[in-house]
Amino acid sequence: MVSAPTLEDVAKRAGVSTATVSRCLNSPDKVVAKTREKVMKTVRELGYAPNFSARALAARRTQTIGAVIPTMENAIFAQGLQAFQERLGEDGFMLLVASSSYDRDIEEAQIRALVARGADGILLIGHDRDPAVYQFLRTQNVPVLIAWAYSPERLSIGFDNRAAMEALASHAIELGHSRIGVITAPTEGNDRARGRIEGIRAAVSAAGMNPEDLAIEETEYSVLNGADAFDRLMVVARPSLVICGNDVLAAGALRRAGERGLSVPGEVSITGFDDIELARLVTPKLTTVRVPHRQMGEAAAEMLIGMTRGETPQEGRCLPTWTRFGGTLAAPMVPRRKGR
Amino acid sequence: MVSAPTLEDVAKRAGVSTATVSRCLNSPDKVVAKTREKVMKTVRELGYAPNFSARALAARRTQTIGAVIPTMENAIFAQGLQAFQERLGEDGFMLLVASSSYDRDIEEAQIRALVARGADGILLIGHDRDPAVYQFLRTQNVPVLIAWAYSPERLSIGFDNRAAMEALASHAIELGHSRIGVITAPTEGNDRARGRIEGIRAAVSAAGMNPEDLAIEETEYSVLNGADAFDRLMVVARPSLVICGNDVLAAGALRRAGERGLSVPGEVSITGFDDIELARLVTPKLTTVRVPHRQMGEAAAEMLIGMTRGETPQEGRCLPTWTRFGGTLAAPMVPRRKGR
DNA sequence: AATCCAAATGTAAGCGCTTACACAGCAAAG
DNA sequence: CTTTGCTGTGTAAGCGCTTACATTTGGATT
Repeated sequence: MVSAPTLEDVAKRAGVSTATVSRCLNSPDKVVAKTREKVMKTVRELGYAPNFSARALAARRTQTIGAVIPTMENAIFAQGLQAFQERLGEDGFMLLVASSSYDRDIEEAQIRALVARGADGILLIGHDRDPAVYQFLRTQNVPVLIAWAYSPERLSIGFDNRAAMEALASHAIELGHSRIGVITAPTEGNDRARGRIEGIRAAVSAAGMNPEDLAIEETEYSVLNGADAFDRLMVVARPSLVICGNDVLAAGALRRAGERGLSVPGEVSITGFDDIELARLVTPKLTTVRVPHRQMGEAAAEMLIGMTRGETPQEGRCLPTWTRFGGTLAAPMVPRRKGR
Repeated sequence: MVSAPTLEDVAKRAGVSTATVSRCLNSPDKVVAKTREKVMKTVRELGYAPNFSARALAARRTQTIGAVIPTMENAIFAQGLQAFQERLGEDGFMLLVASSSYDRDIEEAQIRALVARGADGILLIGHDRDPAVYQFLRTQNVPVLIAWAYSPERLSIGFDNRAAMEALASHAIELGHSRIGVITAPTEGNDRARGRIEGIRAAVSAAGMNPEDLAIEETEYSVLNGADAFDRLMVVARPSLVICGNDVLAAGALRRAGERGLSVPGEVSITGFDDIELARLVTPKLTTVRVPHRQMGEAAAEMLIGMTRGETPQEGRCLPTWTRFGGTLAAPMVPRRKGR
């Protein structure tokens, strides 16, 4: 195999210096049109493609953005990440993905690996992590953007989990629910999950009820876990409304309710969060919170690209969310009457 | 910001040459224990982390594997890709992901981009693509592995889409179905989708029926498209069985059947393929084909890692699949007096 | 025509690492 | 006490590119 042509090969053949060829490729406006055309022609003839490792070493830029997400298997991340990646591609960046499996130590290791590889920027999910990690990132001087959760305290793009959930919960309470159960993803190290619970608490308090009366079940992300948590909730609290921290847990709860012969929303209302495709496929459709994942992914890519160019870290962005009404939420049955 | 320590810094501080430090890091057995310990201690003290770009340039190895998948949004790829990535990480490789949106030209561009970046190996989905691409990859001498579809003709790991679908279809035919409709993903450039259809045809022929009688609707991957295709199918063919090329299309068909007041599996049976989480969440659960995604992802990673080490491209692997019975498939109703 | 000054191009010094090759040190063999 | 043959280390030449700085070029100005 003949090894790939190098910059020098192009330079020799075109009768210019390597610097000129490099300039043609990187800042064409610094080269006069005639020369540029001659060079580009040679580039084409030779089928020259720059060696990114060499370019990265010399320019101290890898044209690579890293992202550490909990897992690609979670549909919540897939859509946003896809949009993120597409947008990066438009500007010639590639995406290096790593996953943490929701484990802080693994996440930290992955972040370090990404930095070692010279990622020009890093996308992280949520704010909750060891301050030392932020410190490390700062001393390494690598741009970081937090996504999937907005917070005014740190450059981030996402939505207000707390407010979104509060809106949903308030609405449900107005319908008359007072015995409320909650199924949430593990809250430790997950500010998004915590924010959602805070939103519920706020809504409950605002309605003059006691947040301490909420029955809360914490369990890991999976349909089966959602179903089992639903069972436990029905035993300990018999809520008329089960608010779930995400659609997958809600789908599990909904399924288990059906298996137990409980009509939804007749005997028990169930709500989700995220509005993934699944939400519209279960019967009845889930009442959930719609989140602009694609928009977030794209905006995140744009911000990060800007940051790699040294643009001043602009303000973060808090994207709007909406409650999306399916058929799993209704007013609670009135005990003595034949509610409908 | 103090710039990161280099190999030379470590060498000076430890009183050895850069070559020795490099050897400590890359092939510790070539360095005597005493020296090695001294060096590693210094590495720790300085918090030294190698610069991957420089390493890649000098060693002509990036420790990076690239993958081009149609889209991360499709749950079918998410799980396998996650497993792939995890396994790569165990061996110090990172994953560069690109997506093609099911477009051949985009895919080709992404493959070239991955090669330009010096990916040590590349994972591709399915076999269907311009021979020139394979030619290019061969001349570039970069290891390639095809996944999600096994074929004896090219190094690949996956399953036998044709056989799996044939098994499912045969079973359905044995139940008594003879008016069969098919909803498939676009077959052009997608050997997996074509293989599945071939499987159905084979089963139909084997039962003494005419494959030409199959009503086939081709549509892009989405719930809504599945639903609409279902409508068209019911108008043109009124099948008693609708075989769908994947679970998402099946979920759409199932939902539309419900909306049209058609009982499943009473009036019409529906089957899927892939057995994604969704399959167990719709009501009734989907009868579908179970595929070992995680296992495939892991095995793919192992094969590719071996190939980057120059190991001879072993044989590919065809993983087993199983039909998974849900409640959407049953014997057809015995025709009543009147239809409509 | 002589002078000046941008703009265009060339020169060459790295970027941080790997690795072929040279060399030193030392035990066993002669 | 040499020689031989290892093994462990050091030397230094790249890997292919970018870019600061030097040099040339060619108009515009005088």
